[in-house]
Amino acid sequence: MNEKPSYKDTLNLPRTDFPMKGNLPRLEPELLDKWAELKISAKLAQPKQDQPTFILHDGPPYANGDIHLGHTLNKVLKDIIVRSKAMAGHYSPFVPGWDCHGQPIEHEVEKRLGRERADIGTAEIRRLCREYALKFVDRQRGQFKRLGVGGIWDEPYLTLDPGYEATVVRIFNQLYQEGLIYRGRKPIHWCYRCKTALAEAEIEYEDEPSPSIYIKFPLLDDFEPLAKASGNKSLLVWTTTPWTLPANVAVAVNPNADYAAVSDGRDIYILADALVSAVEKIAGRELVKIAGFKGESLVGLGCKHPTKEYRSPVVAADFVALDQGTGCVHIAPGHGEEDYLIGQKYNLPSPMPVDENGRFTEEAGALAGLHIIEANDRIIEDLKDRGILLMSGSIDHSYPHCWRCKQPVIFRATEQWFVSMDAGDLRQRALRAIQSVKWVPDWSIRRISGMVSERPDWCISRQRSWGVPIPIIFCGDCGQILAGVDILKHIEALFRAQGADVWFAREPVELLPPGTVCPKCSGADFRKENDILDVWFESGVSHAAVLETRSELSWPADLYLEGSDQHRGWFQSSLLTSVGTKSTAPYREVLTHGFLVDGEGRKMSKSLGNVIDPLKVIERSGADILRLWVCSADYSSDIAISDEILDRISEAYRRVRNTLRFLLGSLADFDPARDKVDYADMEAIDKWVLIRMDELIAKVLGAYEDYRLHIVYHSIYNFCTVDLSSFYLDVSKDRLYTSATNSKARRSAQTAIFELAESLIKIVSPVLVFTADEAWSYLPDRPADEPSVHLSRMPVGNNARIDMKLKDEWGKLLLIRQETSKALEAARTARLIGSSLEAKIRLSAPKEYEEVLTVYARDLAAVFIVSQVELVAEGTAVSNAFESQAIPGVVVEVDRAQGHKCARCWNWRLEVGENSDHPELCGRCLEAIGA
RNA sequence: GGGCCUAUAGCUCAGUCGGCUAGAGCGCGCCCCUGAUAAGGGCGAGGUCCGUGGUUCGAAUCCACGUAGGCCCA
Repeated sequence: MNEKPSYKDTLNLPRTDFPMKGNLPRLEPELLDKWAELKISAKLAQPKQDQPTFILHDGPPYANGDIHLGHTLNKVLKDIIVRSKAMAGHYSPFVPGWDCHGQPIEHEVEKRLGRERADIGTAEIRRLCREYALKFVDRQRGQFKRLGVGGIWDEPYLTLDPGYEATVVRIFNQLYQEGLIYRGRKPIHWCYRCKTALAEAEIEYEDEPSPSIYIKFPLLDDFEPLAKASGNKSLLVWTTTPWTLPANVAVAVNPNADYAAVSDGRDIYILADALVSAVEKIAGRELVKIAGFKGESLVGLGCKHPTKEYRSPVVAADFVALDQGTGCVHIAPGHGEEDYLIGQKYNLPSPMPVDENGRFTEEAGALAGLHIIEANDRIIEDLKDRGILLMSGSIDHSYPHCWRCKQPVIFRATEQWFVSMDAGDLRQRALRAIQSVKWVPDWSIRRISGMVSERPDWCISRQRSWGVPIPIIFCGDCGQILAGVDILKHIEALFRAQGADVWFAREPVELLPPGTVCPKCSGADFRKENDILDVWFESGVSHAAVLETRSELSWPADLYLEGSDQHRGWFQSSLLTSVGTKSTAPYREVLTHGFLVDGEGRKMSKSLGNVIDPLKVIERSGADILRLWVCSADYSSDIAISDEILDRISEAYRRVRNTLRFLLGSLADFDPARDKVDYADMEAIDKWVLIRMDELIAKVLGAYEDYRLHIVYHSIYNFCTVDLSSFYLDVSKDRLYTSATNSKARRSAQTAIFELAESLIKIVSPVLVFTADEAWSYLPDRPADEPSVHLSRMPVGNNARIDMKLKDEWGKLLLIRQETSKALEAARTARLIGSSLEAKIRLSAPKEYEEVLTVYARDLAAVFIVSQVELVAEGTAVSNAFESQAIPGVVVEVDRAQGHKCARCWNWRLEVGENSDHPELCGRCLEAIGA
């Protein structure tokens, strides 16, 4: 047994109840309860006088499923920014929202109903959809709150709220009166069995045999490269849907591809050069190339329609592929998405000779009444008879099928509603509005501008039930549209009072102001539009439905913040509805973040099996770990996450936590009111660390301001590791532990540490919301009005104390310290010393360093954490010394320290042994224990 | 196939106007300490700056073409 008297009890070792291990999964829910009790969100939602506002308008996630990492990334970024603004003095209320309508929910509800669907009316379907949406709103709300995201969660905005639905009608009305909304035709997926339109998600792709036919489209014009050639000249067109030929209006070629004219000895065919040999094989005859040219040169020529007296022009289309077929594509704008776009571009007619049952109409002439699938053979026979069929066969390819009846679906143009991009000059106005917005990162403006300048008219109608109806009433007699200002205002008021359900519950006449008659034919028999609005239209009016109506908020928003996919989605739909009604953008600034990828840079998908579930991470490690991860990455491009990355983040978290723990532990007996030392009286190294802290504060606050959050992370983390843990705190331990409790030297260190702790906790609190507030509660001397760090303000850097001379001196001391560390390490390897306190250093340095070393001669041993330092003149011969590579002229000789080890402070001192009562103590320790 | 974007150490990031031997922290290896202890400290090894070509006295940086990956569209 060791009976030696212990001096350990006379030391001031760190003491704190702030645990080393976070145990976040248990702690975080407790803090959430505490915040609820303190009503933190309510307090933050209470504006103070003259506070500048900062409105980050939340893009509504879809109310379906549990939150995933994408939600986590987005909402945590928003939360960090909102919190940093609040702590910088802004009034920054955050009103979260949800997108509640739409096909995915309706589809899900219908799937669950199965066969019962047919027996249930629209009202009931809508009731079930609402129930479903609200359930997931609630679920996701709980998950977002668990992530530590602050906001007015008790009163979120929902696109299914009557007030919101009324605003949708209001904006529709405004756009309608401006002449921006029109009715037109557009092909959509259509199931002729179920007689219904289908959304992309309702389509299943399966292999299906189709005819594969090659048809001659005879040239009607002279074509210069073939001027001398004799024989019938045609474009060779390939198609797998003969039944669409009656609707043909053009032939498309790829303008950039090479085309060839080939002869089979009698006729001349024009097709893509790259496909000649493939066609040769299929046709089983030799094709001799007689001319070559770019696809571009064909554009503008006319071809004869296969069956009608119609001149089908050759048009250019980049989408024409050269991997199969002929490179000449027959265009029927009523039967294909791409065909439709080409039709728009070239202003082509759009015949639609197929009815909702999949049968040809009178428009198809002799084919009228025939089903399109049955008609295929007839058409092929007819082409053969006309001598324009080169060959026909069959091909298996992936073809869309209806999810409900499993039968093939077709593209069929139907009446739809559109927002015109050009009628009211909307496109140009939007492009101008884009210019006045700040887009972050800067390439974002190129993306949105490119998309707005290229996009087709916005199709805003959907053939569904779960959404806001298109508020249009038709005259049942003459078909006149009744959409006057008063009528739409009346409908808006009805929606505001009763919700959009009223549309489905009432007869058309009951939706109109009393006494309304058709302005054209005075009829009083009405019919209502069955379509609903695109959900993008709904969420796109949130600036009007939320920013303009909520008392906490204001229009326009200071910031929209979403993933880069929203350049096509919400950024754009919001812009168009805002510019259409107000001629300006609904946001001052738009920030986009990248998408999640795994450690290899691949997207997260169930099939790749690389999906990480944020809820599991929270359960295992805590929300603060996820939040730190969000903060650590540069979100302007894709953001990687993997187990390794999360491990690194957890380690970084532990480092920050432990640094805070040491700071708090060092303040166990510190009462700032009583013990604080004036800055002017502080030890030089304490002044220095506060200067570093001021610099860190400036850097971090600037990074928050510029939304450069990864800079926040790296700066704070490096400060904890480099400045504090490995240097300042390591050096300060001696003073904190061994100096007399109330000595100036010790109180000086504590004064610095108190400020370090307070500032660090504050600047990290927008990120580590839980950990920071936990640490906050351990700080001594908290003012009563700041029971939570989240109600406090950011620290202000003190420029007055930035002393360049002191900074420069300590910069030099640190450089020298690196060299003494190397020398000590060499001595350690040579088994001369173990702990650095066992060493004495003899040091020489060039003039520019020697001056500083002389000024701080008294502090050098502490700074280098050795027992003795002797400065010697440069050039003094020392034996067996370390010569610095980094700073030529710096020479360090390491020896065993002189004297004996003090049992209390562990420094080696000559005087140890001189005091008979305490033969194991040094002079400083004798004084410290009052002996 | 088109538009926009990304690529620097095993990981996360710096790298200004083109200019020293491309940096930091983590991780890794070795060592020390045992008074921050499921902690703390030191030293060290890690780079085809995605590739190829070009401009230039000089390129991680500028240009072109590729490759890989991401978002959106087709």
